[in-house]
Amino acid sequence: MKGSRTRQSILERAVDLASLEGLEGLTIGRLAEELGMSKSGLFAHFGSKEELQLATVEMAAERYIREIFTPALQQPRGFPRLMAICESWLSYIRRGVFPGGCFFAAASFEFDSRPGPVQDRVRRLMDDWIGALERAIRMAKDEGHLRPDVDPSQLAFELNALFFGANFSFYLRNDGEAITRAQRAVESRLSALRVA
Amino acid sequence: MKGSRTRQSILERAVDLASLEGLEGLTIGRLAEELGMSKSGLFAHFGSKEELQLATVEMAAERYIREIFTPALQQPRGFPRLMAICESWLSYIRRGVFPGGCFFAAASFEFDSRPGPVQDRVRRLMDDWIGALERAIRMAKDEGHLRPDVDPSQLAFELNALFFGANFSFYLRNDGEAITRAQRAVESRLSALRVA
DNA sequence: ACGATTTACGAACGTTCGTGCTATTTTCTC
DNA sequence: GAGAAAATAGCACGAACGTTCGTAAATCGT
Repeated sequence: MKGSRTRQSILERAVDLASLEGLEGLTIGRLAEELGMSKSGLFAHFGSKEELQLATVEMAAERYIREIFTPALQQPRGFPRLMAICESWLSYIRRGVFPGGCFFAAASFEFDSRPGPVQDRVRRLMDDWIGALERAIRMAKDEGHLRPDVDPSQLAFELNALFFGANFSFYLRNDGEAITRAQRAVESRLSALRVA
Repeated sequence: MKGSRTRQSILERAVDLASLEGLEGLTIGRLAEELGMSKSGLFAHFGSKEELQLATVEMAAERYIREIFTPALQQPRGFPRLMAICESWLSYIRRGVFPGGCFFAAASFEFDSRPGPVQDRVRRLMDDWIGALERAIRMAKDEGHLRPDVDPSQLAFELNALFFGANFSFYLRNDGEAITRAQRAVESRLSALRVA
């Protein structure tokens, strides 16, 4: 089917546009224009703006996983994999995987007070992400790489906060050192909890 | 003048609305309706939507300073004041000073890819905020409360990241423990750098 | 209390939004 | 290559957007 190919390329562009303008600022007319197709032709692929937003979130999640998790899973479980996730995350910001900064950081703040299916989906994905981070931490504990008194939820919270903080300083404040700073913080935090 | 009183109450409401819907989602018609006044009457106070946004940001900054800095300045400079700022920040989230979560966290992520006067103003205010945090840290160093090898920019980055992380977990993920977690992280980080 | 000035309103503008329809073109199937 | 099915375009809609303008009403200084 050609339709699904078109759909893919629409969503590819939609993800980039939404990372710049927000999921609510993502507009069907603007998107159609950028792709050189008609509003109604594009619209027919989704049936509603909300469906377009949901599909865009899904596509962004794929990219997120591909860029951050897939490479990190090459590393052996435990400390190396946990560290690889952190490095993937920061390099994902540095590389500008989404042109407007982390799609999910932006979506989280945009939709934290907008109940509905999109919020539900974003929340669910963020829960999954934090959950994955916790799991990686727990594995590192199980392997004996991290001290047994490490609280996975607590550490996952702190690491995620550093990532979002790096995104903020890098994109809004144009602070080129932000990523270095985050890296330093992650390393010192993790090495303090590490078992020699 | 009555106009300035009206203007104030418009902006008071605008801040709340913008914290829920975003500065771009803040709409003149909606705002006018909520205040029981006409679109054109409201519009006349600002002359353009951008001016309304800028005035809203200014009003939010006043509230931010009033809720976070003013109380903390009661504390003696050094470690106590630094700690008070951190506690103010977290209580400011818990108390729901802005109904949709921290206005500036939201505005930062919304405008990090939207060049223009609003972005400039938000960036400037965030620079001021981080700067004030750095200054409080530097004071604590000068007072001999923090170890002399503490890097103020680095620590300010980390503290701010924890605040934003708390906002994220609290508002999007409905994680009631988020603030406790952030508090724990702040305390353990600061006490590690403290001079006994 | 009156005249000057500020403040607010109502109606309308041109655009853009999301969303339906109906055709027409393109693609797939046999 | 003909016929079925899918994909796209064209057009129109009602609503909401930011903005303008002329006018009425409220408020002000004296």
